[in-house]
Amino acid sequence: MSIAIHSHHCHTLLTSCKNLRGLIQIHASFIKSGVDTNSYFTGKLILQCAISIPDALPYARRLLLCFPHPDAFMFNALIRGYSESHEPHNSVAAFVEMMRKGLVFPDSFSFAFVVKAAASFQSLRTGFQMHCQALKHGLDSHLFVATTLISLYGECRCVEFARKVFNEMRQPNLVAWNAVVTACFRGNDVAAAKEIFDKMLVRDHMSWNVMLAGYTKAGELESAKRVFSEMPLKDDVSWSTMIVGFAHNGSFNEAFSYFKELRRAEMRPNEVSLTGVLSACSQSGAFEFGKTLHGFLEKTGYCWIISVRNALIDMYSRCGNVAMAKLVFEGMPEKRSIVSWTSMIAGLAMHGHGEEAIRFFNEMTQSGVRPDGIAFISLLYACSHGGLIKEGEYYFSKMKRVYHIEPEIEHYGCMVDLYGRSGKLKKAYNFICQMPISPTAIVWRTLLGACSSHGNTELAEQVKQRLNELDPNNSGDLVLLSNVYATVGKWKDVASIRKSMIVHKIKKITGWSMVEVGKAMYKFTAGEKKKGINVEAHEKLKEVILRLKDESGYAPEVANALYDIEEEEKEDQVSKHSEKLALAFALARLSKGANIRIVKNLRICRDCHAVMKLTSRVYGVEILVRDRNRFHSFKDGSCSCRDYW
DNA sequence: CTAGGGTTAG
Repeated sequence: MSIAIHSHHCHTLLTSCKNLRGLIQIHASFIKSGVDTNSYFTGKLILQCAISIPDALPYARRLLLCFPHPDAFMFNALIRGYSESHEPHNSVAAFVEMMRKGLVFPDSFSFAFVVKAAASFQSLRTGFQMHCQALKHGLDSHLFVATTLISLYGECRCVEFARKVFNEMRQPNLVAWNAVVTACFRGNDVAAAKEIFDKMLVRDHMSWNVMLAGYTKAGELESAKRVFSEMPLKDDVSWSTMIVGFAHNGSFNEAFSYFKELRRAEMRPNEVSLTGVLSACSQSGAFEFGKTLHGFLEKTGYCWIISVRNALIDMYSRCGNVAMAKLVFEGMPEKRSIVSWTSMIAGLAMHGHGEEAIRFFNEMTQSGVRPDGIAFISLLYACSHGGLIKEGEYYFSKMKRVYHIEPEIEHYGCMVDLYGRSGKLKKAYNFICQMPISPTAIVWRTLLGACSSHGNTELAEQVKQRLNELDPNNSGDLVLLSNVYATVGKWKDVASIRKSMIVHKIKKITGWSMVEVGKAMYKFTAGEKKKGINVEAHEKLKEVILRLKDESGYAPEVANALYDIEEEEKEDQVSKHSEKLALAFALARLSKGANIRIVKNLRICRDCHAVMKLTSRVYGVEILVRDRNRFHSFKDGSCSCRDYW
């Protein structure tokens, strides 16, 4: 009787407790009333500590160790807690400790949790060991254990083992079927996934959604579309999977149409589809559609969801309107997460507002939000794009010293960019040589880019040698090296690169640019066949170039042309760059005085940059170009990047 | 008294 009363009391006490302090008080009351020796109550206490209270895992562990004969429930609570924490390897340690005691045997729960931990850090070795132990205890075919083993093998890209475990199950349920299909997709075995799916006799929503997610992740969008049209019932997950899937694959217009269709069907979009469609706007620079969405989000109240608001901040800054991004950010006074701050810092960085980005960073730390690795990447990126070398060095050292965040390769990459961009090429080179982790191709490529903008052929050749060891046939690197030679007029070297690219069948990445006219996005590709909007763009471009030559003495800069060809031909090649076509098209179609927004997949070239500057003055328009790295805002003949990019 | 499969912003 007294236990029953206590049990109810204990339950309400524990579920209402949200922090460690409260939990310690409950523990104290347990000791006072003498139930601290009761394994049921202590088990509950450990579970609460391990999974519901942040940073209370060490306390949970001590509770268990202090208990005379901890039972399986207690160990399971600890194993589960660690498996969901940022230190899942401790889950395995707790499991081993349980086995070592020899008095408690692991049960199906223990295996399910520990296998999940192994899956989270993708350790096939640990997975195998746990699988063997499960086999020893006769639990390897247990419904839940086997299902987690299937996901583990999926995470580790071991489709064969996943299928083996599945085939040995006596009565796999729907969840197990879905898990094995997912495992096939994870291991890139799309054919096997389809084969198993076709064999399924019973399929609910989830199975179809598994197929949608699998196909979109594999980039098989046509198959995803087919499944989507065939599935008997589409829930909100189905819709969001399509929107997110298409957005990730660069099919922004299709992502938009799925969203529009969802709204036409009068369904309620969820958080995921909203962030997905906003991400499609961000990536493609669809500012007008983004604004329309913002209106809808305000009207419906969706913009009070933090993730949606963060995506909105990102949308505005990537669409070139950092002022709107700030407004959205400032409208969420209390609940700003690390993501909100980082989006804002990254947005300011992209626009070259280095000092302001630093101010935001400091404000963030003062408000009690702890920066993480990604926040530092944005901050360092802001320093390098703003030419703030001293500041960059200061925060880079602070990262380790104050916040105990070990710099990763991306951080080192930012520092190389910081030195290289400002012309301190030797310093950048020495920095790479002294890095405690080995540099990746991306790091060397950053330096190669800096050599290219500062015309240092000698170092560029040295760097290319390093790149040859890591990623020999990268087209971008060859183009960069060729640009260095072209800058100093070494046309023979340019020609030899051209030859080797032909011999090795290495193709340049085709540059494309998108421009928004009305509410539609138009895409232009360099060297495309002249038809449709392309004809219009080319004709307008001829006129624009003539006017620029006439009124502002524009002379094409051909250094970035790849080949050793006649001057006239080089000029012709540069004049076909996609951003120029997009610009001309916008000048032809947009009403006078409207801002022009262009998004490009590669870095903008020198000549295009010059043309944009002159056009902004001669035509009296504002032009915004987002290239691979940052924003360029052209106004009255100059650019916000101060020619520093 | 505790589980397993699909979509989530920097």
